[in-house]
Amino acid sequence: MKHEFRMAERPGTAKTEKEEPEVVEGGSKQDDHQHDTLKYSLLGPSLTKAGQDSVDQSKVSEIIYNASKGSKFFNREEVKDKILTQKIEQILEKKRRLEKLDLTRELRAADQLITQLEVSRDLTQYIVHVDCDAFYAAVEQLDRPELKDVPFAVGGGVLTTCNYLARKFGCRSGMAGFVAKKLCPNLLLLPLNFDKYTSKAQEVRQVLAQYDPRFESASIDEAYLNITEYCAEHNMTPEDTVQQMRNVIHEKTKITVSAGIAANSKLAKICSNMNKPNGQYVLPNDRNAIMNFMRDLPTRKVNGIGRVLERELQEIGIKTCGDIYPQRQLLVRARTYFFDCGTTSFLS
DNA sequence: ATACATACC
DNA sequence: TACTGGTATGTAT
Repeated sequence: MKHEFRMAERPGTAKTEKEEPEVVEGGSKQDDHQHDTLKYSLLGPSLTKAGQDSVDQSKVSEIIYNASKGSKFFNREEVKDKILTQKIEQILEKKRRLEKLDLTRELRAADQLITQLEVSRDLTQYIVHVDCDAFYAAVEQLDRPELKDVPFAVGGGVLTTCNYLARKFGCRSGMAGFVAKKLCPNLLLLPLNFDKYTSKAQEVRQVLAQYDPRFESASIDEAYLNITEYCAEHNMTPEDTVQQMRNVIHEKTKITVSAGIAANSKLAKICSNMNKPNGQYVLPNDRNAIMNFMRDLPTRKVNGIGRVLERELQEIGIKTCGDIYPQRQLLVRARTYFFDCGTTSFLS
């Protein structure tokens, strides 16, 4: 299970209170909360990526915190975290204010929006999101097979990616090289060879084109395909089609890829992460199945929801996508600050 | 119109 | 010692 690390579950409150018994205005608890949110933030943007399931994230965050304390980067993160904490206080205040009002109109508006979405729901297409596994690392390993058993990463000051052995130590893309070395002292750091990755990506794309000539590359190692036609023409299920495609990619390029299959690209993107590495996941084109899937899905898994939005949502009681529904009357007109539509415009 | 923040790889 | 660099998007002023 991912997301095992929870800020509130971290011990340490008592300790800080002992060290700072003189703190006024009840600050020490809040300071601890700040440390916790900061440490969580320091885990980085790729926290929910594959390969971290068995890693104790609170230990990792402790090491990252101590390794980077005092650095320019750290100080910037600390400031950002404080600003976000203030922003959240405003959000909570607005929420409390709005909850005292009659929000029948907003509830109806939200339900109307949902109805519109239901009407436009299209379950006729099979969309695939393909994602190469630890792409740069995999390409490097083709040239140096002996790397199979050593934890290594690709990148200079910052890891662009690392193999799954390194991930077991808590290493991740986006992490500073020296921090990664603290987590995994034997980590081997390789320089980037962009040309190699580009030409290998071309090989993968040649296979993809066989299944959907109009596929779209989302990055060097990611693509979206619509395999509806292919499945119909070959009388194959989406699952078999993608399994076959992944086999062919492996045969021709020696690269393993993961895939998600669903009714639209946003869902497919979420699904490609479910069985990483070298796996695939089918979300049936069935309303019930999709609803059940989304209900318990942590918001952070949705593309576009990162560290900041995840925390803002969590603080107003939304951890999973299913948590949104009971608060839809509050969220319906939300823009950045979820409740940042003045009371006046609400009542007019 | 411009600057800044967030997010993605 | 030391925390990418490029693009896209949305928000704030």
